[in-house]
Amino acid sequence: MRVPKQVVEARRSRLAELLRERGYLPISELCEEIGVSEATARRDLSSLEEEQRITRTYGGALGEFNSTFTSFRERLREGIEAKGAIARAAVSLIKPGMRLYLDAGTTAFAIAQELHRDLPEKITIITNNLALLETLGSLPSAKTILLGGQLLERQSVLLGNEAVKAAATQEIDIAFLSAQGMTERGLWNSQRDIIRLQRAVMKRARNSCF
Amino acid sequence: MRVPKQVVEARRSRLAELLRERGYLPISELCEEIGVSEATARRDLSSLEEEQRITRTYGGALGEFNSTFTSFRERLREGIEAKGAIARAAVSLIKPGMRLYLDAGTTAFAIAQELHRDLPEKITIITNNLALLETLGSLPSAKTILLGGQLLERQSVLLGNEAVKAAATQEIDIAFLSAQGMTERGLWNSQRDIIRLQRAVMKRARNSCF
DNA sequence: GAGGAAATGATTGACTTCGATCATATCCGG
DNA sequence: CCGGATATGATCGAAGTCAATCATTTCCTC
Repeated sequence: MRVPKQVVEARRSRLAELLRERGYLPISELCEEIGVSEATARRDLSSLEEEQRITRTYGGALGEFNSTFTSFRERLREGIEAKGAIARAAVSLIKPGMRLYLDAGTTAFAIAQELHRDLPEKITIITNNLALLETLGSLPSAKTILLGGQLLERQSVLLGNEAVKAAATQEIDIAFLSAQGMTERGLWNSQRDIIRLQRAVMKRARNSCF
Repeated sequence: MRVPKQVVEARRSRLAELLRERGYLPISELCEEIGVSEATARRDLSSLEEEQRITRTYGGALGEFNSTFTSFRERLREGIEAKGAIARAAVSLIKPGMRLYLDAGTTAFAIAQELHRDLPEKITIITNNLALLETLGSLPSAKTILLGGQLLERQSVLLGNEAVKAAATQEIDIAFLSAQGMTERGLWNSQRDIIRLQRAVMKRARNSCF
């Protein structure tokens, strides 16, 4: 019952897509969906996991829908304590009605989480960081504005001319920027774009914190 | 060893937050993380699931990080066939190097998926639809630009003045707009914003399709 | 077209998860 | 402060998952 290579690849792609769409699926549903035995479904999942296209769990698998954010999350978990302290200090500066800017560093993420914990009071948050949306989107008393821009592959960050232009039209009370964010692997040209955006933000901000 | 009600609630909230942060966790890690027996962890998960704050899986649980998109995904799955046909027709109009705009409807999602399947050739995609990013972000030969704007609560769509302004500066070869998108529950004011944005997009687009 | 390589499904046994039940300890309302 | 309510952990059997192995069928390369 061997089957052409092309068929195998097609089936695995379909599997990956199914998982991207539905987030999570148990193995029983997977093999029913693609019409193979459990053994083959398992083999497909192993293969896809090796290619980093999905994440396996006990009893099923997760689509790569969060893998865009996963590396970010993993970096985030390092040094939570220090970041948490900074975040608490930052949040204490915020007064009701303020408009604040958060950039793409992990510290910004910590601030967002701190906001989520503390009672947020009618504030407006401006950011170019897609990873923050999950957290900020569930804040009822906050208005979230996203800058436009080009999506950086595998980074969930927006940059480029559009971002700079969008920043130039915003009123910002206080901006939280990270001094060395994203340098570990960031290409040089994207690095330059970060600096351009930060300059634009600072021009519009009454206060800037690093 | 009964424990105060407040402690139980705090523990469960912490659990939910852990899951939001990490996406997925197996039960063994969960009960280690919060320091309870497996039985209690299970009970907590059941409770949280009943309150719709998490999703259970065999062997663990998923945070609600994807629930923002879930309702969208579920709507999407209805009528896939019709949408798929439209999407295929739309994709056939696309030529290499084109700049196209996708708006916030489910049809746009179908087009994005079709693009993901077909070989996409050096195109630029402009959108205000966050739900598309998961799909488009993994396209290697496409450049994705996101309009800025205010995040609509629980909609993963960007609207408002910023979006209109950002649209006005874009070059667009072909725009795919949905005629009646988001009317089922959409508030009237947000509806007006959609029309404003669509007008701005059409002004910049050489061709528009509904 | 022939032979090796590869994919599939079935089976096996070890391991894990799950829900139910039970005894116990602790809380909370009266 | 007392008694019922409730949260907890332990245990147990049923069910599910998993990796490994094996025979079989089909592909694909030479």
